[in-house]
Amino acid sequence: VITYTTLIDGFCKKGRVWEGLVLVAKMIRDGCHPDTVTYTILIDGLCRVGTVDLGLRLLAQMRLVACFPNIVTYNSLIDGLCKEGRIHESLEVVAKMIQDGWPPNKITYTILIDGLCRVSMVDLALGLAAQMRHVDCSLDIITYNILIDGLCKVDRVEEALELADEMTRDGCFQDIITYSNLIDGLCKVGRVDSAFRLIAEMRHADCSPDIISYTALINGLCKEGRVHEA
RNA sequence: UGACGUGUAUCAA
Repeated sequence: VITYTTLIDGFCKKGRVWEGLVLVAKMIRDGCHPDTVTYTILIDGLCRVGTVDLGLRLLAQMRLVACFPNIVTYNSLIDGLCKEGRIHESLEVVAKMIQDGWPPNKITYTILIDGLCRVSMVDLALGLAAQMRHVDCSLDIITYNILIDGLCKVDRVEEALELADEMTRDGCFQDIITYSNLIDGLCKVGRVDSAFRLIAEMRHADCSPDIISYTALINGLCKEGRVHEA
């Protein structure tokens, strides 16, 4: 089972879910029965290629063969729905998972926060983040980065910068993604010079800018007409 | 021995 499942995961990670499905058929013929992990990988793969509805169908099918979803299965579906902007349905899945005995974990929360940010519902995202603490899921660097990016994308760069300070106080070190988010946000509100300063600060923080950080900055310069500096 | 969460640009619609 594990050998087959590993291969299926390989296909899914390459966006070749279809071949993964073919392989499941083969493993069954071989007398190996797909388990929860196998199904979860396929559901996740289907979600990634933009076919969440097929993922939901596969969820129904796995139950028929007495294979039951776990938290990863649910998280994969919630992420798929969120990435399509289907927040309402993702919350329905959350309700189901709770009924099913799987309370949301840190990843569930982070997925939802990301989903809310993607549809610009940043205040709700911040609210969820506050709620996370109450169920003693601490925010980690990924959650912080998502919120910082969300704030930047709605031009609330000042709040994003404050949150970046807060994450440091909280013991999460800003990484290359945090900085890139801020640089991009600053550029988009026309504060290219502050973005420049952040690039310098990155080196001091032992976090060298990469191609993405530079692209954000160069783009900002170009949009300002500062092509030469770019 | 196997599964889930974060960043830039361009083009497209």
